[in-house]
Amino acid sequence: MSNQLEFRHLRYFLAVAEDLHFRKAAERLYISQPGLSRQIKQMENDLGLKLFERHNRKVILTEAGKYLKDEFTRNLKQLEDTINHAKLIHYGKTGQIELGYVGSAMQKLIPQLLMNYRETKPDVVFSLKEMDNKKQINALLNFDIDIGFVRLEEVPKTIEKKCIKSDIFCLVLPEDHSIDKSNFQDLSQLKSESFILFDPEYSESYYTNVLQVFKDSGFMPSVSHLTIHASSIYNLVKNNFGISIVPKSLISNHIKGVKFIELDKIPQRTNLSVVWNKTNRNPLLPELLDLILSKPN
Amino acid sequence: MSNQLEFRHLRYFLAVAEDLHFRKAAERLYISQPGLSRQIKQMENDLGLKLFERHNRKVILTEAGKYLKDEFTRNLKQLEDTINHAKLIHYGKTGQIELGYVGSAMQKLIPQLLMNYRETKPDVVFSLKEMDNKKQINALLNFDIDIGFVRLEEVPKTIEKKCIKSDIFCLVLPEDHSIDKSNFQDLSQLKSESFILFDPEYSESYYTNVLQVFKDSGFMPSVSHLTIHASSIYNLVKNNFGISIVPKSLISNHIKGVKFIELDKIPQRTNLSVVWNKTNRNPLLPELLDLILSKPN
DNA sequence: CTAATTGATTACTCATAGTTATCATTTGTA
DNA sequence: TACAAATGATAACTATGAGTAATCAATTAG
Repeated sequence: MSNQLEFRHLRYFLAVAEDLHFRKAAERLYISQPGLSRQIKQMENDLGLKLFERHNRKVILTEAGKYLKDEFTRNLKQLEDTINHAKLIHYGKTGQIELGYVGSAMQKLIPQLLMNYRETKPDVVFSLKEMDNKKQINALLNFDIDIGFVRLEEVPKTIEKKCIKSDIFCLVLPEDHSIDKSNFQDLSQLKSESFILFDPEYSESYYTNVLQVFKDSGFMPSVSHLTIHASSIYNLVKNNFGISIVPKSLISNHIKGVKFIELDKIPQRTNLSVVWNKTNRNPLLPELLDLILSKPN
Repeated sequence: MSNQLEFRHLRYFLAVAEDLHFRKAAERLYISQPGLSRQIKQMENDLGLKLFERHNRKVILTEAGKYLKDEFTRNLKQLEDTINHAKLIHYGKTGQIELGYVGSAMQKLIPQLLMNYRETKPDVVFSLKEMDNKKQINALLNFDIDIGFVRLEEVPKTIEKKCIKSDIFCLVLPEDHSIDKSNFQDLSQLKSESFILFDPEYSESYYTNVLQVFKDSGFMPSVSHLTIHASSIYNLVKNNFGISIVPKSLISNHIKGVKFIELDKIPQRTNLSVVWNKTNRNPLLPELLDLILSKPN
C-alpha cells in the first residue's frame, strides 16, 4: 500500500487541485489529459481514498483531498528548502552539527550554548540526540555525531575530552523529612533510608562515583528504585518512596514537594565533559569547540 | 534541476545511507546493485551534489549527505503520518477545518477557541490563515475556508454571519501625553492631533465606522499613517508620530510606552463576527459553530 | 598468489508513463 | 429542439528509462 507513490503523483495532484480542471492542469504540466487522469486514479487506488469528486462538468476536492493539498504543498516546499540547504552545505557555505547529550546537560547548558552559537551562525542546523554516555562514544567513533556531552572519566584514545562543568552532589529529601540543613552533618545519618538512584545502565561511571560517596560515609545504601530521569526521582521522593542524591545542576527552581541539601563537604564531583573525535573533519567543529571551551566553566 | 527526483530516490538513498554498502542495500530493496548505483548517481546529478564518498572498499556519507539522511527520514515519516491522517478523514473518523481570521481575532479569541475544541476533538487538524475581510468572504464562497472571523456588517446571501463580540473603542496616547483619564472628556479635545489608523484597504467597513466616531465629535481627523498591524500603531504612538483609536480587544497587558482611555460614552462598537457558508458540507462545522455560539459573548 | 569483496560499466529487456484517437455526457445557444 | 463546445474516461499503442545479467577494475585477506 502507498508504495508506488512518487513525487510525480504529488505534483500532478497539486496541479489538478489548484485548477480543479484536468485539461488545464495537464496542459500546465506538459502532459496529455488522459495520462494525467490515469495518474490521479492510480494515486487514489494507491492511497485507498478518493481525492476528487468528479461531477458532470466540474471537479471538486474531497475533504481528504483538501487536507492533502495543504499538506503536500507544505511537504514539497519543505523538501525544496532541505535541498537548498544541502547545497549550501555542499559548497561549504554552512553546515550542520549533530550533537549528543546526556539528559542532565539539557537543563541549562545546551540551550544557552545554542543561543550563543546562533548569534554568529544562524544558518547552521543542529540535530540534537539524547543518548547515554556509551552510545555517544560509539556515535563519535562512527561519526554519527560531531560532539557529545557526557559524564565520563575514561574515553578511547581517538576521542578528545574536556571537562566544562564540575558539580557537587545534593541530597534530595521529601519536604517534611526530619533532616534538614540545620541538623544535617553526615550521610551516615541516612544509612537506614532506601535510595533512588540513576540507573547504572545509563551511566556506569556516574553510578560508581555515587557509590563511592556512600562508601566514604561507611555504608552501602539500600537501593529501592533505579531510573533514568531526574523528574522521576523527584516524584518518587515527593511520594516517600525513598531519598536520593543528584548533581546540583539537575535542580531547577520550581520543584515542589522536595527539599535539597548541598553536599559540599564530600570530595566527589560529577563532571560534565565535551567529547569529540579528533579525526572528525566537520569544518564547523573547531569554532564550536572554541566557543564552548572559551567560556568560564 | 531536481525535477526528476522521485520518492524512489529517497528510499534508495536512505537504504544506502543506513548500510553504507551498495550491495547490501540493493538486496534489502530487492533490486540489483547496478540499478541502485545508477539511481544514486542520477540523484546526485539531479541535486547537483555528492551524497557519498566512494573509497576503495568503503562508502561514507558526505556532510550534505548526512544532513539529507536526517531530513529525508523526517520527511518520509511526516508524509506517512499525513497519509494516515487523510485516511482517517476519508473514513469520517476525523477531519480538518480551514479557518480564516483578521489579525485582531488572534489576540485571545482564536487561541482559546482552539484549546476548547481540542479537548473534545484532539485529532482535528486546523489550518489557520490570516486574511482580510474581503478575502475571507471570497474564500468562504470558494470553500477555501470553512469558517471566518471578520469585522463586517454586510455579507452576501449564501454567507451566514453571527456577531460574537462587541468591542468599545479606546484612545491610544503616548505615556506622557497631557490628556489622561482624569481630564479627558470628549474626542474634540484632540482635533489638532494627527492620527494613525488601520488601513481602509484592510477593512473598509471598519474604517468608515471609525470615521463616524470622529464625525460625531464634530471634526475630521488628519491621518498621518495607515497601517495593518496593531503593534505598528503602538510603536508609532510611543514614538510620538501621532495618536490612535483601536478596539479594546487589541490591547494586551504588556504594552509599554503608551496609555489607553476607554471611549465608553460613544455609541460605536466594532463587532467581531463568525461567518460561514450555508452550503458548506464539512461535517465538523456544525459542532464547531455550536461551541462558538454557545459561549457567552 | 589466489579468492573474495565491492562499486562501476555495458548492453540488454520490459514495465509503465505518456500519447493519439475516440466516446459519453452535459451545457450553452442559435 | 438541435448543434457545437467542453470535459473527463476509456482503449490501444509507443517509447522512455528503471531494472537486469554479465563483466571489469581495484583492493583486501588468507
